Amino acid sequence: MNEKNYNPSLIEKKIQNFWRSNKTYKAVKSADKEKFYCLSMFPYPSGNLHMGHVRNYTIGDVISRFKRMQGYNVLQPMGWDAFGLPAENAAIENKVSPRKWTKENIQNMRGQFDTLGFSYDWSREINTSSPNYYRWEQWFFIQLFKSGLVERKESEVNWDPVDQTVLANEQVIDGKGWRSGVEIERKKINQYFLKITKYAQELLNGLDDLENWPSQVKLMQKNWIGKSKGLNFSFEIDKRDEILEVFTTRPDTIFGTTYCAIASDHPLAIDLIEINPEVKKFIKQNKNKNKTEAAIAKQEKIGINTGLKAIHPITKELIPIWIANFVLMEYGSGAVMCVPGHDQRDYEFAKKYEIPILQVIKTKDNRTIEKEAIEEKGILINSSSYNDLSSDEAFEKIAKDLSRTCDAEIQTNYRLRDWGISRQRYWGCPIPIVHCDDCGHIPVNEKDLPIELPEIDDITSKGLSLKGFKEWQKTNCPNCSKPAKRETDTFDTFFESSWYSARFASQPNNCMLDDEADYWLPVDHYIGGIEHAILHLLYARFFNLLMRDQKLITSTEPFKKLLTQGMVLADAFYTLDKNSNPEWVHKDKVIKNGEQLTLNDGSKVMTDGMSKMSKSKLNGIDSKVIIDKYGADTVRLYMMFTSPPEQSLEWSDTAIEGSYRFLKRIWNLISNRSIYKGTIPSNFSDAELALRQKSHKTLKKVTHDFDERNSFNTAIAAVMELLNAIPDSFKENKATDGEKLCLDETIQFSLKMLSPISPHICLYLWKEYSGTDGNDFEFSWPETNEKFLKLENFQLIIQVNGKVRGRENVPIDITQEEAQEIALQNKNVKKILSNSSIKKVIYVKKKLINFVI
RNA sequence: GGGGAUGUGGUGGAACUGGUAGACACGCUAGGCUUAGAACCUAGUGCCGCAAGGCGUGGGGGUUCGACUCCCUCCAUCCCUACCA
Repeated sequence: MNEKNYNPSLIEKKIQNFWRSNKTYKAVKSADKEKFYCLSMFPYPSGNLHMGHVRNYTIGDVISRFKRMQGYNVLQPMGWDAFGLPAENAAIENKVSPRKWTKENIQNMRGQFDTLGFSYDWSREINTSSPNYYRWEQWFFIQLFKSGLVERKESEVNWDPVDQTVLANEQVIDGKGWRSGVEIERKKINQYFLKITKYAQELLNGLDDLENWPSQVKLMQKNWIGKSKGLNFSFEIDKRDEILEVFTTRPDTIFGTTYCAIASDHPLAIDLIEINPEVKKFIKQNKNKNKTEAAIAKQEKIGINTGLKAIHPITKELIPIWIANFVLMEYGSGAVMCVPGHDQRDYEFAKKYEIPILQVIKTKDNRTIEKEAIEEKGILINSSSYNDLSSDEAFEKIAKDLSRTCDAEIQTNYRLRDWGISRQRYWGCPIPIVHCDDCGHIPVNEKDLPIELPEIDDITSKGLSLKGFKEWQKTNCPNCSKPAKRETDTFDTFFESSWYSARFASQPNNCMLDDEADYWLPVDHYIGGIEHAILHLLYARFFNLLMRDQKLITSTEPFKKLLTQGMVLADAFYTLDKNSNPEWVHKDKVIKNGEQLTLNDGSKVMTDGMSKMSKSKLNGIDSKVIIDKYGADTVRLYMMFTSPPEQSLEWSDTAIEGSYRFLKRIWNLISNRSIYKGTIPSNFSDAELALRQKSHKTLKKVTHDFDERNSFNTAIAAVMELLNAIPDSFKENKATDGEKLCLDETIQFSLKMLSPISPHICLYLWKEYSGTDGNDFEFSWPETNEKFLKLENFQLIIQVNGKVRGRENVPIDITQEEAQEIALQNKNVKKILSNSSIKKVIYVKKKLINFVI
């Protein structure tokens, strides 16, 4: 069965069949092995695995395989985040049902997974769009509902008046619907919210225990939760009964308040619509503006003076109340006190509308507020009796004083808002609520679960929603049995991905999770894109706490160790359609005429630059073509070799040949040899010893790189270096026993070390080379022998004023005096030092000596 | 705008704790093999310079005997910004 030339497609198929028939990767609870649960974020089944997927899943597979070799009982499952918007878009474009489209994509992608040789336990496969999965999500929602963790309230959505549908933020381009091209409207509708803010403090505290999470991810989550201490108080309004409630983190600057700003949908603003035509115009103009945080931050800050005056709680001065487009009703109380002297956004607004700017804080460097606001804390000035207090002292004193006069209260605030989980979509998990005229909003009876999605019958060019399924909506109230209507919203798809990691660890028939979950959980190593650093990872952590509090699991955090891989970026191109909306085009359709990019019909193509591979931007590089050409082992090797996992990677396939060449070299070295069965010599020559040292040193480094650093590129480089270091004579037939033994050790180590990365070729060669069935190969890792790691000499670097002027090979245990003597003998060093006196000598053991002159 | 990251030869990257910058590859150049090509093998390859030597890790400044690494500042690129997943 020995093939002469390296033929990846042939050997990969053979090895994959071997795995399949042996059920090598089925995960079973075990008492005598330590468990290791390795999970890569499951994909949205968009149709094809692109190189971003390949990178993500290869990292997870390398870690799984390495841990399995180290003797752990490894669980590595895979599944499909199958609900979501792209299926609906495909449905509208191609008149195909989302279910069918998703199913076909899954089949296609599962095939691609198999070609890549990932060691998944497919018996645990999850498809989130299957009722078997989402019925437990519905069940869990009902438990949360009964625990008071669900709230129903009004909230705004993007409404497309032409397509009569709610649009996602990414479907709104420059304030217009992506298909209709008309201005979208902001519409308030009732939606469900999960009270994640109740867990804000615990989610924040939990970050401290996540030792093996990247610190930047923890920092991002911390900033997102955004705990702050501030003062909540109210302004009285001149000539009106109402009060204006505000929250500020800087009560020390209260004497600098020269205006207040409210949201355009603040009750006070709405009151003025009838009275003040200017206000009415302003509110109307701003009503349908994009309300994403980024859009608000970028738009020009504009406002209008309402004519109303707030009464400053201390000075009793009258200060104007403005309506401003940067204040949102959905955050806090929808009103803020503005201190232009000490807040840059307020400063710019004040300059624009010629509102007075006061300085009430003095800094050490005595800056003025002539050019910009002073945002840091300092000493109070122009603040009557509070002058000369520090910001912190003034905070306490002002809070205390205001608590007597205007209900001020020191408050801890979180930036984190409750999680809106309602989506006005078809392709999602139905929210199990029934609306009854008499009883209100009642959760479905548990025995009636799952509430299945109806089959789609008519696909129109508009958005899809359960609102169209009139028959499906008809039901009876779970409470009073009278005719009632089903909720037509579905869950945010983050709902599904918030608990799939627990479901993988458990395979019950009639409940959400069983005892096996606590055996595998928490996930020991979680791998996924950095783009999920906040939302998905925060929601999953939140869900873990909810499941703990519902006594379904015992752990507090779902993911012990996290690796956030950088994105695989590729050029994205687009043209403009008749509505001047961007329409993405695939790179293969773009023709380059010098600097000009066009399609073959001559229409102009623009570039969006490097951006993450995605279905919507059509810039995903399909993995299939490359696997067909080089085989899975080469593709896996290349993806791991070309850059460290955390870094983003601009796709280019020009260097993949090198990885292919390397595997061919290994093939040529090993495929015509067999394991060394001779005697073990008692002495080794210097060259033999050098190779043994290199082998053991490499093994140590690679083990460390895999285990501690997840630095696969350097591990591969080390193995390449090791193989380059084999003297040619060792490979010849006439080689001595010692040489053959050393070569054998190098080969065995190398196959083991590369096996997690390129598993097919390594296992195949091992079976041939060892003459065994290979069953044990993937379950053991070689050990380093410290004897071969000891060094006898090292290269002493000789510096003069920090510049390298010479090198000498010296014994490892040399003293500083001896080192200095040798260094001073060095010709070049001698020459440089000849006319100067040495002021200082710095000696770093086993490294260098530096003469300062 | 805010939050988070990244920036090193022609290219991907290495340098793990402040101590030899450019490991390992790609590409390129020359040579070998070959009828020719592919594949493969050998040697060279940061920049300037004939050389001695100098310069060099996005730009500018600083700390240090010594800085890719620490500090300040500016620039560029990428991700997230609550309904893409």
